[in-house]
Amino acid sequence: MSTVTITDVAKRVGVSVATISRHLSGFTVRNQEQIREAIIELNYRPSAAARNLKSGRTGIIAIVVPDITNPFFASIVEGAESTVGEDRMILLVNTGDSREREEKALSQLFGRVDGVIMAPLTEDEESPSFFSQFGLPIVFVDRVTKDGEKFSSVLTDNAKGAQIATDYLISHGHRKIAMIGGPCSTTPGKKRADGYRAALKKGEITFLNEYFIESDFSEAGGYAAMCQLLEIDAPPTAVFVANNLMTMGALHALRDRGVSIPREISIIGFDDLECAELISPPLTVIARDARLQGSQAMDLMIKHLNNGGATQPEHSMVDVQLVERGSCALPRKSQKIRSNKIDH
Amino acid sequence: MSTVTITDVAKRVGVSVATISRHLSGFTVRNQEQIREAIIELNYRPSAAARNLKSGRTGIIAIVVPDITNPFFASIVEGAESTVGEDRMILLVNTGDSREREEKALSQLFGRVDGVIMAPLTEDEESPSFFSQFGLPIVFVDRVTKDGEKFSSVLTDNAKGAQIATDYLISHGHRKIAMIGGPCSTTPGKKRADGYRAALKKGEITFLNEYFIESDFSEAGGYAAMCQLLEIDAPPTAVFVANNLMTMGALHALRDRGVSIPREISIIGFDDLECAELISPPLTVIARDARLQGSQAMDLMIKHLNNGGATQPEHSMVDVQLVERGSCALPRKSQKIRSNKIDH
DNA sequence: AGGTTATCTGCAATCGTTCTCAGTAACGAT
DNA sequence: ATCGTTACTGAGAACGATTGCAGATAACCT
Repeated sequence: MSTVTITDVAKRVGVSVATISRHLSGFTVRNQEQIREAIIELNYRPSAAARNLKSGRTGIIAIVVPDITNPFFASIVEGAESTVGEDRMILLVNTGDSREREEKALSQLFGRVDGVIMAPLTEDEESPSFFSQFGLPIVFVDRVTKDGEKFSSVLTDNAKGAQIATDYLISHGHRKIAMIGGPCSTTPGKKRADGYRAALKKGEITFLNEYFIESDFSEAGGYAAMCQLLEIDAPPTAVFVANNLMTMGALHALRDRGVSIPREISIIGFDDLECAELISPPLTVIARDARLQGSQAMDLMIKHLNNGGATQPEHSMVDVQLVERGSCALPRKSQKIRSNKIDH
Repeated sequence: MSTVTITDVAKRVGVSVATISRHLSGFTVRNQEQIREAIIELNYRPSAAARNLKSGRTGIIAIVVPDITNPFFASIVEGAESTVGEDRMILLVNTGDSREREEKALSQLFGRVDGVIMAPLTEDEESPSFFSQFGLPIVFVDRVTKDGEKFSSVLTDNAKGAQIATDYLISHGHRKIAMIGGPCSTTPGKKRADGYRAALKKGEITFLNEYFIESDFSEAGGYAAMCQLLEIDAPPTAVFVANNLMTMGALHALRDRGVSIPREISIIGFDDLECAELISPPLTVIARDARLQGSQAMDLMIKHLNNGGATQPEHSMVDVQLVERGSCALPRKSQKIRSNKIDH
């Protein structure tokens, strides 16, 4: 309860509050030493609230993510945290994949934070009006909203990643290549589907509706999608799964059904997993540096903030990379084709 | 820049600011409808800073964890997030296993948050003085400091979990049971070591120094520890690894050395892994509900806050559970013993 | 010595709320 | 008609810091 204010310190030293304030902001004042001592003795801490009110700045940057238990977003947060610096802190909002929560949280953010780093749930809608309306700085990370180009962003080259993944399967001789995708209302969902389609086209493989399942980036969704693919009459020989959680789900499904990887089906995932090397077979994936994305987003935000918000939107793109392990092989069917060159 | 204040609203409607303020806090006032309209038209949002200054409350609860990329802590955060309610938010601090960062962050927290939920880095020291000094409410989760009983806490029955794990190995016939532990300066590190020792004693197995490695809860640490164990003249036939990250490291080490699980060595981990079922063999672990721990911690905090801080410290204990999968088997040596009953 | 800087000082206004206090109007009871 | 009660009102003082302003002091130059 001992709420020591700047006035108490001033009284103790015998100077005005202004002097204490100036000392605190780095000016040289007369009784430096005594002030320092008094602050320590009284255990004085400046009131953040009062400072905020006066300065209009809070020293807090919000990070809004759909799901903090997703290692990818956890790494983004960690990267941002590592770059935030000493005089600012991070406010975390976990929207739990709920538009409603996202909206509500966002509206609470105004006045509490200096800026928002955000992976929006959907790009279908315009950016929440308060961003433009109140001039609350925002940096999009991993995903953007429809009018996203108006704000800074740090994205992955999703289309390229998906294309590399699909090309990789094609180069192994696969023709029946399915994709378990994310919601096409999100940036990564859409772009990865685009990349998959582009690769198919380049490989002169026709896109089949039943080989493309739009799921929801969740483990349960990946499980269900894989089950669905296995029930098709002519099941795919290879599957590109568009994120880590769905990949886990798909692997669980295959395991439960006793389908052998990569003998019966090849799998390539998007986003590396901590345990990708440990599972059997080790999982081949498209990887990218999530930590870097978070860090870059924070850099952009800080730059913007330190510039007094006068900067132009900047768009940064993080590269993707194929990590070959053991979950892709030649298709079973095409092996058959080689052994008896009769059937189609 | 349109910084609309309560005064603007008051002017617009033609009443005093007090009336607007009262309307905002739920009282019935005269021109309800006009006020509502004015607020929407002007797009007025109350200034959080001013409210904080006046009320002394911020509506923000801090969560301080060592490493957000550790799925266990991510789940704790998620659990807390899910319970925080609509009128409060979470401020995340990731200390990155650095005492210095922890200390610095903590000192910045005062005045910015109403309370702190925290997994401290070490229990060697007293709780940071400002907790008691300023009366900033705190709830410890997973770990406590030396004087932790003075504050509410949500812990796991670490000793019991470790004992179950070790018992389990003993019941499989293992006698050469090693442990890769966490820092004994932390609650979980110490308690799990205690449980291991207790189980050994009960099984009448003498504790060997070379079978107990005090590591650091990191993947790299687990890797190194496992390597060290493998180089012992009489290497253990089973290892209890005291957390998820170290387990990953240990598994990587075994994989790199080509040691087969569970044929050559049995492994049991503490804390479940999302991919525990997918790795080969599926990993047997001691599991607990991290989300629940976070949720309970938040409950305790909110209860405390809503009570005006008048509550007694409460201590809650979350149960552990053995999840049998496939990483433990009979020891190799003892199989040999059975086949030729000669040696030792 | 007198004038000019340079440096530091305290006063007081300010940020946007909340909250106490005194006051007013309406209404029913006496 | 007076009183008490209820239900609301506005003025103005906080909350704890920052900052423009004018004044004070010391240092320096001619």
